Amino acid sequence: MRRQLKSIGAIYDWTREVITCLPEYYKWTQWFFLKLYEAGLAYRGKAPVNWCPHCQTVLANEQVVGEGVCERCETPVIRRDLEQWFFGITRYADELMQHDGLDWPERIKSMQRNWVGKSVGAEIAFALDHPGVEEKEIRVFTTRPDTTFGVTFMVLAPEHPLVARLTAPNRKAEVEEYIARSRQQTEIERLSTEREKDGVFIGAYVKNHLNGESVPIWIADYVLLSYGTGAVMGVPAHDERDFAFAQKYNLSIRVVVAPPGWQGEELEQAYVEAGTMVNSGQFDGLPSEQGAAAITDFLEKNGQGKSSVSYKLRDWLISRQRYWGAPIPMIYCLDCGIVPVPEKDLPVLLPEDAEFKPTGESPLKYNEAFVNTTCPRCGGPSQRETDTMDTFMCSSWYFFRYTSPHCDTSAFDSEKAGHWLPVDLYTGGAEHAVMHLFYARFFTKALRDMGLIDFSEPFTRLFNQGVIIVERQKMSKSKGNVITPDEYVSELGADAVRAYLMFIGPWEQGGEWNDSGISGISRWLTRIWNLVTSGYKQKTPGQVQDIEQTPRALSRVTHQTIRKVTEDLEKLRFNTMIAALMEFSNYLAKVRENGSVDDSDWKKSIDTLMLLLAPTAPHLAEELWQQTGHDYSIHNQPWPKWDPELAEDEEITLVIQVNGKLRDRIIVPASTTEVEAIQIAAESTRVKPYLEGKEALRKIYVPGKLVNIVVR
RNA sequence: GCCGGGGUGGCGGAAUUGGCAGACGCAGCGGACUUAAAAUCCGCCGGACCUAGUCCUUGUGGGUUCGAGUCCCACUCCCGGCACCA
Repeated sequence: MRRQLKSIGAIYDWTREVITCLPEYYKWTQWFFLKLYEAGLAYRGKAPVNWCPHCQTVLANEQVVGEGVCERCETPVIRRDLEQWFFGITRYADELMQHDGLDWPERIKSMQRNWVGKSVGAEIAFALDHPGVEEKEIRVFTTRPDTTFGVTFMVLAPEHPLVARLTAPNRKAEVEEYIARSRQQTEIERLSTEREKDGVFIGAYVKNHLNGESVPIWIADYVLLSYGTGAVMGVPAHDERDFAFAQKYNLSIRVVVAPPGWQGEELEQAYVEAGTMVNSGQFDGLPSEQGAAAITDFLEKNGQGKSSVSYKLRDWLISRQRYWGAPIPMIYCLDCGIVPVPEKDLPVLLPEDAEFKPTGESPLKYNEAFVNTTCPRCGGPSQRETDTMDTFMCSSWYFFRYTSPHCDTSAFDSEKAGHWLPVDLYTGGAEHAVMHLFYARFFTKALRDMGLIDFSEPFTRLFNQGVIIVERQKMSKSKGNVITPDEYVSELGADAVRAYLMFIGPWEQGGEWNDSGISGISRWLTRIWNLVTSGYKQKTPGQVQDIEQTPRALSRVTHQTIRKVTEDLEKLRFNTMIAALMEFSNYLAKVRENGSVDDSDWKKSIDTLMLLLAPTAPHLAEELWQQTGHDYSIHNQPWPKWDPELAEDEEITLVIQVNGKLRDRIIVPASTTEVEAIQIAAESTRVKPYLEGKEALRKIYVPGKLVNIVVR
């Protein structure tokens, strides 16, 4: 990896390299864990978690991709109830949806907003009166409180804690069987929208406060315990899932929001749009948007509900049953409970003699020297946490470490971090949208709230580079490169490879690797070599053929090229930047053939060409720089500046249209006025035939561009 | 289904605010050099026709405008993400 980066001429400050798996780095990763713990942002909790049977470890939600498979090995994940360490990323849900002041691609912002998944609605209580059950209500979350009069059933998640206690004796067998069945299913099966919704009536009821109706309670696995309250109100008339469920089990479907023109007929499908409220008591006649607020207010006054917000985002599960990753610096003491490792005892080192067994538990668990320790609080015998941290934890703060990579008294030097950060321009793949990029934002906000930094966002500008496709496979670090740049570097040189990758298409789009494409770039670099090294000879004025190559024209083209290349470079539009350099070198070749300028003008333009070429073809540019008698190094020279006056066109091509159709092009001085331009247009021999016998209604003039004569 | 991004020659792709569609390169064709080939250099290169020119052409259909690849409406196809989130 390092060798490849160097071979292609990438410039990094290797003195700042950090290696996240070394103790000098992960000591501070562990330190951050302790800080997050102190701040109440790291906690241990039991939850249904994602388990990868192949990697034998738990995964964060963000690391379950596609159809519910492991991000690393693509094995379908299953659910397990385990006690694990979590970070309270949900506390920053609202802030993570905001990207104010960030220059980020729309699609990444949208993926992050989507991942947070904010829904505004209400929590509504349904009265519960069940012998032997303490709870007097079940709360549901809904985005449509306006449809509360349309509730004809309630559905609990199968794992809902009340299910066992509420189930009627005669329903027990069926309910238990259903729960067992849904537990066995993989995430894919359970989440498939294709699947028919099924469920079981548990033989208990709640009461709808609004209309006093008794509502049967069902369980169904399309209701998720982890979202909202784990219970939903069934409104079949106005929700597609509830509609399907009601049809299957013959539950009644009551319209409470009338579609336009509704005459009381039965619905063929759920009506999910807004409408006028009906069958809703005192709320009848209200538009449903207003009805939602009115019902929420009404319930709130009676203590039977409140407005509420739900998120799809879950807390970040960071425990891993893996050897790699920093050990979680926590100790379990029989007397004191969970005790953090004191800062002075960091790092908690990974043992070097761990054994790897496919047990589904951390390899550290079987390493007695690691596990057994003494409690920092009471000194009694105790055991270490044996899980390690998600490696995304290491990458969530490495850019802070870059600002002071060898600091051994703190994770980073706050003053230096304040000076260098936030990162001006961050490039990376879009696949990090809801993983690394998301976690790094969370981490930055948490550090801010701890008072360690005074900014909120790690990366001001984000740019996603595209993927290079070779023989229908992507070139990628984690997937194993199908072809490596190495062979091309040794055959055609690093500069040709770099320039080709830039030229292949827009940087964010990637592109398909094509061998004849790179040979074209290689030919161009050869032409540049010849152009610069093969000398220049001015011809006597009489021999000069072409007026396009005057000294004035040369300086204009040179300065226009500086402008174009500089602007494209800032916008990371390398493909058009190289096109501009090609046009420039093509033009210089013509000047050279004509010999129409003097040596010093020629030399100035050639110097500019080399300087503009330096970021693209650093090796070639350096060599040519030396060959033309300059001092080492071209890469330490100031970037050329363009002079707006010299870049100014003296002549423009005036486009002449009649009724919007192109009829002529005339080269005129840039100083041509509107009156002159219109006159020139009208007198053009190509234009005249189109004006004859016609009445000119309008004459449109666009300065420096065109004249359009509208005739009838 | 929802969100985001796209559809331009044989191919990759250019085209500030609405103002010359196809920059630049690849492939192809013709020519020069050569005994020949490679390399290099020069020219042509969206389509049609009655080829000095005219007409058509930016996924499809409509609209706005003097003028639309660009703006608006509807549709369609492709890519990426999310997806029983109540």
